[in-house]
Amino acid sequence: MEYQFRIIEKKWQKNWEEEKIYRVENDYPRPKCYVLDMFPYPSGAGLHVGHPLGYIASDIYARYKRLQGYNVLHPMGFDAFGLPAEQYAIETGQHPAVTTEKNIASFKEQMNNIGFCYDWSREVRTSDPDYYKWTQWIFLQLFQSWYDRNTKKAEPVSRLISIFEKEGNFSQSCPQDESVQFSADQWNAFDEKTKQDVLMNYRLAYCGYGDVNWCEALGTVLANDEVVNGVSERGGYPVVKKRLRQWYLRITEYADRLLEGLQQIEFSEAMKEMQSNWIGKSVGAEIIFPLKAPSRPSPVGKESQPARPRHETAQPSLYPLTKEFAVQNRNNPTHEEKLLWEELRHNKTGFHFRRQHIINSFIVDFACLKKKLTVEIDGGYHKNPDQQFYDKERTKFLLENGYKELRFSNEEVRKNINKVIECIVEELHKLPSVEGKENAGKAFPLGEGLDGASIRVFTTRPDTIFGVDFMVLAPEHELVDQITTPEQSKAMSDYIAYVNSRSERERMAEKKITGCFTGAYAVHPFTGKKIPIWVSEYVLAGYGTGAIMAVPCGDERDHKFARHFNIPITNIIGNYYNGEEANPSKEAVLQHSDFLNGMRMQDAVEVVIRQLEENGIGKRKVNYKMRDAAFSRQRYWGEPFPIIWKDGVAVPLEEKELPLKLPHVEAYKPGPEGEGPLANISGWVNQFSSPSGEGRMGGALETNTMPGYAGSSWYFLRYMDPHNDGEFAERKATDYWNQVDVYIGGTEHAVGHLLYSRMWTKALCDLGYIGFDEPYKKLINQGKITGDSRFVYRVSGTDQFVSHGLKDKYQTDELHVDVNIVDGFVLDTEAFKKWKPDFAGAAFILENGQYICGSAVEKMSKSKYNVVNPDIIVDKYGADTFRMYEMFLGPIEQSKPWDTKGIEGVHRFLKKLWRSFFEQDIFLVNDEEPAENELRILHKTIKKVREDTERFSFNTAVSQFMICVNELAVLNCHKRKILEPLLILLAPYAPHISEELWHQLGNKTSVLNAAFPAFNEQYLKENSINYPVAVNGKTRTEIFFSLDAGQKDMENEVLANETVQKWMNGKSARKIIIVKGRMINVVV
RNA sequence: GCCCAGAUGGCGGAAUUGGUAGACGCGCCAGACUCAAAAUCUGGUUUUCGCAAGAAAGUGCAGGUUCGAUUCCUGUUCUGGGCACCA
Repeated sequence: MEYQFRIIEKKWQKNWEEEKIYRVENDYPRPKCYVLDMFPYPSGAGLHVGHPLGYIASDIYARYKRLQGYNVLHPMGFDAFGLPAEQYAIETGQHPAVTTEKNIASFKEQMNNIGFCYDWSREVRTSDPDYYKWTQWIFLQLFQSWYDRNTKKAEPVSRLISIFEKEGNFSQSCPQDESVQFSADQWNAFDEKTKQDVLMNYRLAYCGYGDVNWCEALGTVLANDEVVNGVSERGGYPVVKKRLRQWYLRITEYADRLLEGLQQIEFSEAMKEMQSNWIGKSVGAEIIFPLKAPSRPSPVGKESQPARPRHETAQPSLYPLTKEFAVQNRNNPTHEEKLLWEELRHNKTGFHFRRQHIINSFIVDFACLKKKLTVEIDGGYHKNPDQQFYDKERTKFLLENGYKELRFSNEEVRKNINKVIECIVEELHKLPSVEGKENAGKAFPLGEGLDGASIRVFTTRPDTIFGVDFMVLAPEHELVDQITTPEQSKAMSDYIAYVNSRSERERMAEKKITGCFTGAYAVHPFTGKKIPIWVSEYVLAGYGTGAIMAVPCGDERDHKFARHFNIPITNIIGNYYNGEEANPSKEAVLQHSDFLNGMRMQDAVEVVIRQLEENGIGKRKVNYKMRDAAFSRQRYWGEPFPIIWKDGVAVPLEEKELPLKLPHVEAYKPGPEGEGPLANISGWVNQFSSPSGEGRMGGALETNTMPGYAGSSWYFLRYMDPHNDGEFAERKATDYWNQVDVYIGGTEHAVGHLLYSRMWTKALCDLGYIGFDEPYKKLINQGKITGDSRFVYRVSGTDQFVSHGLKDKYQTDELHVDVNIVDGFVLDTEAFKKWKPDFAGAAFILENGQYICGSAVEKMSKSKYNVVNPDIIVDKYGADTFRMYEMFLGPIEQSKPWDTKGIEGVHRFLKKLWRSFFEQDIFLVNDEEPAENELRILHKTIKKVREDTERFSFNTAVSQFMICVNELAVLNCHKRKILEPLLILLAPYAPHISEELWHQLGNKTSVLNAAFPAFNEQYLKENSINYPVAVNGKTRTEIFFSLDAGQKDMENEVLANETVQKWMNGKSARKIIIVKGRMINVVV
């Protein structure tokens, strides 16, 4: 009987399906094992031979664990939302739902062809409403939660509200902006909108503003992928940054836990390192550099300087929030405030006063801006400790920024208001007026000419503070507009325009030094030195504070910048700086560094931080490179947000209203302001706006959709209980299946999916929905299989193609040719002529009668004509051969090129295995007792295959199978007691042939349910070892020694050996190294 | 630019903890079977020198540590992945 793999494989695939052999039950008493592949995106191109690499590996592992007696969950599903389907829809008009469905069907067919043991009854698709109902539900949990920094976990927002009601936010600093502070009374006085705005700053899923790549010509937002060199990939149209309302996940709150969690999970060191680098925790200091007022006032309202309200003293980012507080305070003055205001208003004192005025993020009771005087009335609630803290912070800020603060008690105001006024007027006369503006009272701290503004920088090297030679702001920094002098404004606007045309990636990768001087200066906080302020693209707005203090002698980029723009460099590290390049050493002893002189840099860090804090000009600070995750896309094909916007407040849908289904659309054009296509479907957007939609009347649905990683962040949980319509997964099921034991996928997900998924798991755990806070216990990274492309060389301007070896004699164009019509390197010239109509008339210049192609290893892709379809391989050699060959190619985590030719070897191995059972039609297997050497071969194989499978070294396991079958063939062994266990070993790798032969042996149950054979050490015992003997490290001979030979005896025998003596060349041995069981080395 | 990984025969790779470099397979060469081919089987195959026995060199490159380095350290080159809207 021949090895008829086609018949065998089809037969068993059908049988397994009918027997539902892959059906997995939530079988609580049995030990479990959860083996998962990273979610595939069902692309239209179908699977190529590179895709199944990881799937085969996980399949083998899952089957292996099953043989070991585990209840193995090994599911598969599809990450079915995504950009490509929508892009395809835009191009062809086919609805993404239709193409996605089609793609999934062909993926599944291809997968089934390879014989994976998926339980398809557990399949999930992110685009299925039954699935995304729970994605939306989890989103709402994140929306309804905040991160308590004290308990270090997510908590429901309802608890936050009760904290605010009792004690304000002093124990729960605002993650969005730490300067936002309010007392319980203030909170309770807020109107609903204000409260919601405040809460938004705490929510784990929140709405903010962010830049997108906006392409006016295409009228759409582009992915980074679609932007090349600042223009759109399609059409080459200009792309600019556009600020849009966006959802975010507050993953930064989890930064520390994401770092700590890395210690408990088995990811490769490289992977952990990538994640911690991405999180980028650094400890240093935040330092305030005050701005120096320019010598001349700048004109107002010039085109280059968008006019800002001149009276603005508030920090703009906080203004909307603080304004609400201020207005409420104004509307509800205390009795004493009222009294005093009557005396101060309408310039009664001769000075202009404002009440409940905002300065930075603080509200003062009364302020005379021209004199920088503020007046506080100490109200009753100021006894509240939180309010006292707020007052203290305010006083500190005002003092640092040149204000004079007067404080009066309520009693003083009530008893003798005239004395209070006298006191104020007296102080006003003493204070200098703020000069320079036509109305100084209206021209205050923001913008040039305005003292009091400052630049905050974060630095990990506060010890280099005296080496600061300039400051650099990110082009997006809010101060850039305001501080740029009129002389520089043209240059600056040109520079900003240039930067706007560039992607963040380009900016980071740029070697060329670019920048623009603002014309403004900062003041060194210790020396008072004037420091020029520059703007450059190498400083990114999102990192730290978007501003840096540049220390050229210690930082290479700063150094290059200083050199390029001829900025004088201060050397604070003596000989450590050679004048040619920066030295980032921490070892140097500081010079020209004031109070740090003579100190080692690493010791100086602490000293500086303490000094900064003492002087109130800086503080110790932990900074993270990681930013909050942008969680919305202006696209159609994704999960809709279960959010209604009503009067600027985000109102969540109720659980019973989920899923909020994606409407059917015919067109995919973006909304008028760049919103997602959903914005155009007013019927959908306003579906909750009907008169019956009480309370939310007039509200409109969010029109963004969720990004690709929404559905993939939690899918591993859904597999545990995929049909549950009452919850995302039953707690009993998630407790049982628990963490994914082995997760297999590519490193390209290192910092995206894997981090988001870890965060979601932590949040769900914090909120009590699941019992573990790391999703993946062990991660295996699979490499890629690259394509091996072939080229032909067309003589330019002709129909002649010249063979690779002769191409240098001609002027040629290199063209990709389909690898399927090339045998090795030899082109099938007839097939080539038929391949494309263009080549029908091709003529060939051959070498040695053949056309030899050129080659290159590149990514496997349709456009390179180097794609090899697994279906063709499976058809030609069978699924078992294909599976084993993919594994045999090399280590799972390495990338390697595909070479179809090599598959013959694996195929021959399976045929050889078959021949151990059959010769022609004769069944050879007998029931003889195996000999010792046969048992040794078997047990060596059991040991090796078990160990290799467990450490995911599948290539060496396949080798061992080959060695085993080769050795058994030499011994002409056809014994059931050897072959039967061997089939069980092989079943995870080549399930079909194993099952067939297993049944040929007379078994009635499936080999998939057999028990993995036990390994018996006894068969491998050796009593002597052939030691390699080296002289001076070079192996010269081999000598047998029994395992229990004594050291002395061995030495004597080695020295007596003829070959050893020859190489010792008459010299005496200085040392004899004997490593038991390994080797012997004689040193002369 | 920054972060991570990799580099071993003609090719894919092995050497699991610092201990005989090249297992296993492809390809190639020779042979057997055959009218022939396919399939199968046997032997050989890192390079250089040598009829051979054997010798020398050799794991991207340059150094270092060690009795001994593919393995550890320093530097360097090239290739691949990631860099926040491809998934």
